[in-house]
Amino acid sequence: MPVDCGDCPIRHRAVCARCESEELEHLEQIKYYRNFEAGQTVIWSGDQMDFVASVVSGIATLTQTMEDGRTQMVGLLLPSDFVGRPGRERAAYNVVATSDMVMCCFRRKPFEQMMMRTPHIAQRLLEMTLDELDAAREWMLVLGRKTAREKIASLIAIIARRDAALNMQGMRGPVVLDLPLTREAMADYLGLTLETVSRQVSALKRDGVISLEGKRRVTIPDMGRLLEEAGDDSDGGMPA
Amino acid sequence: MPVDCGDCPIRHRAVCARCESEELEHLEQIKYYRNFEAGQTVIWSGDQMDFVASVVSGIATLTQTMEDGRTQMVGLLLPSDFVGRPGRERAAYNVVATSDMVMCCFRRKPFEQMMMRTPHIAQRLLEMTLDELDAAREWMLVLGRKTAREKIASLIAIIARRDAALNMQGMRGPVVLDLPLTREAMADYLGLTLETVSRQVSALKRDGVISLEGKRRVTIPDMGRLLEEAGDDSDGGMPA
DNA sequence: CCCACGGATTGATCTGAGTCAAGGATTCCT
DNA sequence: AGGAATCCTTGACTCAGATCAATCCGTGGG
Repeated sequence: MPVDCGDCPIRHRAVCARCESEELEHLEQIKYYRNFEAGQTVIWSGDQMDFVASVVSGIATLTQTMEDGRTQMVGLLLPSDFVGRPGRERAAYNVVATSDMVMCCFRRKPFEQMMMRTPHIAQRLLEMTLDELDAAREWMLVLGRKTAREKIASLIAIIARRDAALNMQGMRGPVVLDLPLTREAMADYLGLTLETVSRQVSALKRDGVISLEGKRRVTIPDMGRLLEEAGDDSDGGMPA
Repeated sequence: MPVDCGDCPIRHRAVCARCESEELEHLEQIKYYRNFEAGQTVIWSGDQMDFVASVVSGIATLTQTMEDGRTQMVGLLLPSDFVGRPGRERAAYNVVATSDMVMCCFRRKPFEQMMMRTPHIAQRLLEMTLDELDAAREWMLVLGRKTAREKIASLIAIIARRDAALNMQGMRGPVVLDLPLTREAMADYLGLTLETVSRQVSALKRDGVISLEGKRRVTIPDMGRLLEEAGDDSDGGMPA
């Protein structure tokens, strides 16, 4: 648990990324940390929510549920991602910690006031929201038009990409990563059943697109191949 | 085609909603109108895009396409909606006019500069983007977890809701509306085929959930019933 | 050590939506 | 009026993914 924003691991990616030292000091005064264990619910859709927060470490999911229990994940919250909406009283989604997690919280009212005064925060939040909107739209293509196999390949590719971004390692050669989600969570992400997820993961393994070590650790021998399977075909690497 | 922002039909809902007269004057100087005919493409994904814009009148769609032709709508642009992203060089989606349409465009660079200086614009854009993100997430539930029948009912409900919002009419009693989309566009919206859309529209009609006058005009005798069919069950109206 | 439990796999079967194909209804053009 | 787009509807058949069900595997507890 960091205490000083200067030492914060998400300092340069979170809502506060653009803040200057003076502004940071102000934020320090209204922030507080909260810890969650894997599996714990942060908040239920519809509940009063008088804070907003950044994920400092760990992973959480944003899900929507129908009365009959069908659930769809609508967001995957990774370190530096923002939770909550300024000006909104009640949570719009269920937020559940998927791993042990630390959040940096701000009481909503003071945060809103501060946002009015410091354009740096609003600017950064706009940028982050636009990125999330792009991600949501990519996801809509996956949900609406891709086959089960393509969906699984897409998910693995997305995780590989953000791992690469985080670790600053390019995607030359084989990539190794850990799935941060259970088969069931993957199913909720992709609009499938867990059985189908399991089958398609097995199929990709059988076909040599990925290999598995345990249930969670995935090795991708050829990223280009994976992207093909995802139907992404952004062609990944240039020749030569 | 309005010329004076003061007379603009979307004055109080678009990005410029919060601007004061002085700021509006500045916007007036960099704005220009463009007209599109139904069916015309505004921009292709990947193309250079050196403007951003507001839809003044008419309707456009935002779509993503895979190489093999599968397409998914990722946004439906109605009057006052914003097109383009500050700081982005190239279009991320195809934008196609579905009806005759008028756009109020701003060259991107001057707009970006102005955004830096006038928080009112950035604030409003943030708010609009957050709304779009919410809409995208609701849509994800529709795409990932609803049946074809529920998808159609959901789409009709969404259109009914925004019509109600626009015309300031509540949703008491029967609601009449025009579908702004062809069956094919509805299919692209919902991740279905046009045949399935046609069948399910017929089924909802057969079952008395809606009635049709021509192909496009829909009457909803009982909104509660429609919401049930959509699986939304936000229960719509209170008793008494 | 044995058992229980949660997550994962795999098989058998069913079904909702896709595919392929044949028309019908409007509207526009000549 | 005739022809031909464009859009829509409907039917017959197929198949990808859901459902139902049995089993496996790793881990933690008594």
